Amino acid sequence: MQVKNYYRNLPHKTIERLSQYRRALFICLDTGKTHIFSHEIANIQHITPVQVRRDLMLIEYSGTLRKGYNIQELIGVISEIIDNKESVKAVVVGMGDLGKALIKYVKGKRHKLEIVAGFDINSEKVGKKFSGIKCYSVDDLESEIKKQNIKLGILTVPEGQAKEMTAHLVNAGIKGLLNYTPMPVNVPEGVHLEEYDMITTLEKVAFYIKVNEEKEMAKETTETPQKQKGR
Amino acid sequence: MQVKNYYRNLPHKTIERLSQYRRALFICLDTGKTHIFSHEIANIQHITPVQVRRDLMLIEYSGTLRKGYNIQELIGVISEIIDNKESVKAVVVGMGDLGKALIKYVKGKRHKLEIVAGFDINSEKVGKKFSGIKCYSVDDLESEIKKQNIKLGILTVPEGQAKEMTAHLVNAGIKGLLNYTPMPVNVPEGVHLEEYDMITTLEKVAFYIKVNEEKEMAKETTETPQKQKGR
DNA sequence: CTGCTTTTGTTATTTTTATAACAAAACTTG
DNA sequence: CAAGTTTTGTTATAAAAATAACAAAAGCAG
Repeated sequence: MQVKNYYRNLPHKTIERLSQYRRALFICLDTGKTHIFSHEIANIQHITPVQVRRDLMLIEYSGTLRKGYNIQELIGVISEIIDNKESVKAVVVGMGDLGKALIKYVKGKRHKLEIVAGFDINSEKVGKKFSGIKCYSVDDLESEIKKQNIKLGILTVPEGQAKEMTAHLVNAGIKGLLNYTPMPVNVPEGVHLEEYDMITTLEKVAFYIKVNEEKEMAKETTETPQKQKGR
Repeated sequence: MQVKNYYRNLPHKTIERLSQYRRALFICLDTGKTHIFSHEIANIQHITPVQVRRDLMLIEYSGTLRKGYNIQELIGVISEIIDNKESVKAVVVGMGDLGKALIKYVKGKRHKLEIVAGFDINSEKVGKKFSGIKCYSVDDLESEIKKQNIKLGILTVPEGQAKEMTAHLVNAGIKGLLNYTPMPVNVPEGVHLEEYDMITTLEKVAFYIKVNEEKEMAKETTETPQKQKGR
């Protein structure tokens, strides 16, 4: 047993949480802590301690009974699992506000993941650098990706251009695509696609605001039961 | 039975998909279509037709057997469920690239959700307008939120300021918070929090690029079995 | 050193989510 | 008008994910 690459079968949700745990651990490390308990990680991430322990069980990392988990060690174990061996090169397609924001976000963070180029259709942006990342013309998209062996594309163009740019990225042999536009796109098998539309999350928050308010109102009605409830 | 606000009990995932369906429907409507089949919606969203029909069953919307679903009607039904009665007012805290990107995203989209103000610590930004949205000083955060009855906060500040700004938003009585910073924050009960860290998604894509590549390599090894495999 | 507390690691159970299966309706084709 | 096709709506089943339950270890209090 104990296959070398067992992590392939980790639950998708666990993969997401491992990334989040790692970031929480980096934050704790900066405060000078060396060890951390499952309930501390859980509190940071708004989940239960059991969830944390279960995830760590899955990646076969053990803490000590009285001190908890060694932060530095755990960061190492998580990194071993979720990071790529060779740093993955990524490009941002669409150097608008969102593209620029993402470049700043990723820059200087400690993962095996680097944004190596940006692309834009606007000739005023082409040739300029944004946070140290050079912006190319979208005409050079396919050639640059092939030349630099870029694996990951981040799509931050206006939604009208999403499908066309996706086609270029796929043609160039991209292996993963992160779509931030509100336009769903299609990729062939073998390319990992994550759609992340900001509007959905925003609408979700608005929905639960509504639900919470209604529940609150219902509770007040129950506390002062003047009228018969329909049940 | 048939409680008026049955939608409170819809699965969380269904809520997310309804928002996505609606956006897909708007896109189709623009192309002049009037009706749509479950498998068409499914293809756009990369899910199964059954999933779509099940969601629509839950919201008790029926299509016709030969024409599918009436797009305009379905948009109406979904909107009735996920939209708030009165338009929800939102603010963006942190007018950096991400904050500006979000304002542009939301602007002009047809939901009952409007960004009414931005806030920043930088005095050069204060007083200016971004995509028509005025930027205030963070000193006025609490007073403006109370004055305008703002329910939703969008956090796009640098991570170092995330906790402090969250405290201000909560103090001011915000009901929902969307956190785009990489720093997890805490809110009291009754406030709906969505953490959305872009780095997690990015790392997830990178992880599955790795996994896919390894699977691809394993497949090739199997197809040309020159060496004995362990197991 | 005995009992109490805390925390881990793991198995068992429940809940949530997705998929499969299929009857019924409504149209098409021959 | 009978047989075949397509698509919906719904129930049944399976898969994934989260939670609960609890033994064991390791320290602490007396």
